[in-house]
Amino acid sequence: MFRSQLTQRLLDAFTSAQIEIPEGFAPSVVLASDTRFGDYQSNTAMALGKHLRTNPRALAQTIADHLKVDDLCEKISVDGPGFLNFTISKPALQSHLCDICQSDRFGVPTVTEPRNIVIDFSAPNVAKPMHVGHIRSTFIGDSLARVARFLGHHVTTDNHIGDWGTQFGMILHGWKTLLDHDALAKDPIHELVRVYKIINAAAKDDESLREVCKAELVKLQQGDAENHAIWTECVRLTMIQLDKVYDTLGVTFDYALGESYYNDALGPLVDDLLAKGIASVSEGAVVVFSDGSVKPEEDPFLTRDKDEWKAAPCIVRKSDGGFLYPTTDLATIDYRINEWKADEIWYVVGQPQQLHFRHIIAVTQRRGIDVKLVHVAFGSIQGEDGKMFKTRSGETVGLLEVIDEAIDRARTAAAEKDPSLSGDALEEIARIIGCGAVKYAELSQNRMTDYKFAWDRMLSLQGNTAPYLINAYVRTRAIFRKLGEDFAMPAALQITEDAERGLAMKLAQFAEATHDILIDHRPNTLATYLFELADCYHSFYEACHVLNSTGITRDTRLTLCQATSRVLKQGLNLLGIQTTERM
RNA sequence: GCGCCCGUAGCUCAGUGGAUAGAGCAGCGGAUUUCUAAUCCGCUGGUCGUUGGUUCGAUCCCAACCGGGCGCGCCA
Repeated sequence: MFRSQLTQRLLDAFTSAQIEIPEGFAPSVVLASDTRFGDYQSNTAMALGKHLRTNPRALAQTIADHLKVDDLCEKISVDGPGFLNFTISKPALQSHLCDICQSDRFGVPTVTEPRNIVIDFSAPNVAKPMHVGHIRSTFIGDSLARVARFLGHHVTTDNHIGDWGTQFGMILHGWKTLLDHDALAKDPIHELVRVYKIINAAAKDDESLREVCKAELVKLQQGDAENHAIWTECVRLTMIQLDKVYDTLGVTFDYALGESYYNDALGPLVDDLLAKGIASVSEGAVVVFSDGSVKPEEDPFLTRDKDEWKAAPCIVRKSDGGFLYPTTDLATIDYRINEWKADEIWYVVGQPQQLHFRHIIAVTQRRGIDVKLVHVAFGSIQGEDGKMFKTRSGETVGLLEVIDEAIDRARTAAAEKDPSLSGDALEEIARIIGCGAVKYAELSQNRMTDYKFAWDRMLSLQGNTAPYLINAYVRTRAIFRKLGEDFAMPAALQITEDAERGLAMKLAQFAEATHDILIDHRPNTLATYLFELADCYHSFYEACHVLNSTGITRDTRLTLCQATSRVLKQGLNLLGIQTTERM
């Protein structure tokens, strides 16, 4: 990839010019902010000039004099206060274009140090429907897994299902008193949710009902045969429906080890925390307090109240002996390290749980465990009014409803545009475009942005959307259908038109776009790239006729189409979005 | 009260210590006998919440304030 190649040449130039690089200073090359100046630029001279107290412009010139980039650039220049600008040569672009068409890596290098990465995402609850809140975790997690794998990391995906919460007290009681078995057979989750909601609402101001539910929960936890059988059935029924949802979405997991999987590990874990002095007993509960090892304002176990610091402990065992969310998460870390040799664990979980993960990360550190834990947080889902999208009373927008609606709209649109489509072919197109539209609506946003739920925006088939990108792909395929023969890499290429060059340049940046995703765990950077690529392709498509051209021009344009086709398909695939040959 | 996240065009959102802050949608005006019109080109539209500070340079970093969202000992 040009960016890292140029960065390396920059380093070589420093050596050759005998420029001392200060500790912790890394020269960088970035895409040109204004393409009039070139394709890539380096602001290093200005930053370094500050460090070394020298004139940045003169420093830039010195670097430029020592740069050896003839094989990559047709021009380098020093501009303004010390910008170093690079213009990639056409032979270098043409050569990279061949790479994209011929290599199964699309010209994208793998990482130099592959890691064992566990990605924890989606995490729906048993007996509760997946709602829009699960969209981000599921899509972001799936995309990050695809990207990390493509870049050469060893990835294990694990769906940490909520199969052991306190909600089971209510579900068990509801099952025994309110369950409609016919309804359960028809739509299990719907029926389970129905009874859960009724009990939950009733328990709100009914102390004795809460006690009944709690008793059911305790029986379950103590291994009562009847309650355990009901619980097992709830989990089984839920998993069947979840599998259907994931199948439709094209999301897969290597494992789906729910919270219950770690039940036996929780007691010993708490004992260990106590034995090591990390946790202590407080008011009957086992909690982790601050150990004073970091500044109070950075300590997740402290919170300020007026002028004094108050404890914000992490509770790992309740005073009644029950375990909590943090306990399970800690036990899960042990398992992932022991069984999967995890170097890193990424949690794709909403921003509101930030404090929880700060606790988990701090406790893990204090246990002396060497693992990189990353909370890949995302903003909340809000209604059109900007308020939290709550699931309690009123209509919940389920994940399935969103997907079904999207598929319906896509089907209608596709049938209208191409009346010859029907049956399975139409269904397949509708599913790909409908799911793709919903996924892309999520993944094209910065994950930290609070998301305002809006059907129209999500399902719009125009603008910066999956259908637009898929359409660009379809156009590339249409050309090859019309060509009537398989694409064969021509012997020579010659880029001449601006639109050709612009497209080739954008194609070459696929490598950078993919690698950049993992810097901040943000798929939206790839979405932006793909949109720009589709844009370049459409401009090229308008400006440069492919099949009517001849000779080397035609060869070059066909190669551009082939490369675009491959990159769009692969790029969308990394977002979890499929492509279709027609639409 | 304390903490975290956010505040950018009418709406929905990108973006970065650097060169003139960008898209999509909406609005307006053009193109097109198609390699499929889910397309392209152009125009209109901004005090980057406010005020200070650091810097050669701040929308970006720091501080305070305003506004919105979320969280804060036995739910997950």
